[in-house]
Amino acid sequence: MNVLLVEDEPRVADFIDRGLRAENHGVTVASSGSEGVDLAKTGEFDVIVLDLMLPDMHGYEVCQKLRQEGDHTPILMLTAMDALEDKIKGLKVGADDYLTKPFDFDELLARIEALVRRSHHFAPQSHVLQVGDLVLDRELLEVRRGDDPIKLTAKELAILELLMSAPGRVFSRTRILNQVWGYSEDPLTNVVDVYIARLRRKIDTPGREPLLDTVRGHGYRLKAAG
Amino acid sequence: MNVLLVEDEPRVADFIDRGLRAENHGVTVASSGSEGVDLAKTGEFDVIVLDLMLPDMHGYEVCQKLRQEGDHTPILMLTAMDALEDKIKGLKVGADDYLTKPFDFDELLARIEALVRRSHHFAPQSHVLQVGDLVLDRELLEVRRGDDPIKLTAKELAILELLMSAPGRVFSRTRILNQVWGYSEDPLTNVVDVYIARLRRKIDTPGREPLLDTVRGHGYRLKAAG
DNA sequence: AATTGCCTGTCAGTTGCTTGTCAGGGATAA
DNA sequence: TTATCCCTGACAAGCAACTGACAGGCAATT
Repeated sequence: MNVLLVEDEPRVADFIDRGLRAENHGVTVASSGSEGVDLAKTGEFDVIVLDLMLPDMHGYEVCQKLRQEGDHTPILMLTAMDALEDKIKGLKVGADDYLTKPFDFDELLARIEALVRRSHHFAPQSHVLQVGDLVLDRELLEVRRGDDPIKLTAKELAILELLMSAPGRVFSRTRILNQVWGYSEDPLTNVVDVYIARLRRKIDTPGREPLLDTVRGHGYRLKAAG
Repeated sequence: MNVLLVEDEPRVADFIDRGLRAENHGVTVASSGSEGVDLAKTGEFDVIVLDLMLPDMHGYEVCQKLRQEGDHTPILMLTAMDALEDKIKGLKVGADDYLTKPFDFDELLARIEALVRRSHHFAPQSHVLQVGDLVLDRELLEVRRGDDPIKLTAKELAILELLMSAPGRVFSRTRILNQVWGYSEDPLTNVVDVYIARLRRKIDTPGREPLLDTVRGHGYRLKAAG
């Protein structure tokens, strides 16, 4: 995931930057409002984390400007104050969520991911996912590779659904544990590895082109088309 | 079932989203009225859950717009106030039901399902259902597999009718209890299992291709054609 | 009233699958 | 080489589903 962080305080920026990178997210930092607006225009971000107190302009303005220009990238506001009016005003000018400093990094992460997940829902979501000749029908709870039906257990299906939701993207073990098992911290287990192996045995049967890819040191992904 | 959720408050949206997905419903979220109208036009939703307080326009307008355009998808309104006038006005502009915040998720689910069930009754419905060589005549209350007539009890028939109403779709025990027994919550019984077994004994007699399928962890379904 | 037959729902024993842990061996990067 | 990181076969515990047996209830019949 690609995050634009608009924050002028180096300490805070650095803290968030590191944390997000550790989760395999791409981060770009802008240290002023105008820089933030310019970068946002490139349209390559999945989410914008926006501090309200900026040197050149107020966060509200950044927010407003982007929305006026038709940019619907989800925005998470960071406010140092916890005055209700700020939050309300922020939401009015087009922010999607807010977080009050000081905040817990895990909460920031959770909100960011929730925002992105939600924004992806905007695209009316087909109940059929497809990667190469691998097809997952969420409604019928059915998986096929080419014409061959594949029987998966509940956990296997959940993992595959997660991977297929963003083909080509790398999912860390932590992330998978998070989404499929609901664990918020790493319980020092290798279940994910085990389940990936089981999925491989069912999906990447010998003779087929392997789809389930290991990215050493980072996690797993499904090969994107091509 | 496919639900369009028009709700701008992220927390509420997320709450409902998760809950419905847990019930295997497809959910698409719109966070503004205009977005909701656009998505509704795709016509792929069974029901619309509509918050009244939206950033760009009032829920009434959304409702009115859709009805004027001839869209009859059932609409469930969510209102933060419990003023009677709001409800009345909502129903006047074409909503089918309302629910006052804060609400119980189970109640929301029940209403949604009730709405959909009702709207499906309007769709002209054949009195003969067929899956493979299995035929159910609702008028004559007769069931045949190929040329062999099958005698079913009332409950067996009700379950079979439910399953045949959407071949290939998975019905959870809870859903079956709901539709056939009218239970609104799980009374910790295994009647459904028992009746499925009885149905199997009558329908999937040895030598025939089994039609009644168990999806472990989810429920039961009739094999779709093919 | 009593009898009979069927429908219905509960229960408990069994079976088979799913799940998560672990340890040993392979693969890969430095 | 060495240190990680990853893969995978084996296994035990726990569950979910299946099914035969049974008891109560209802309705038709005697």
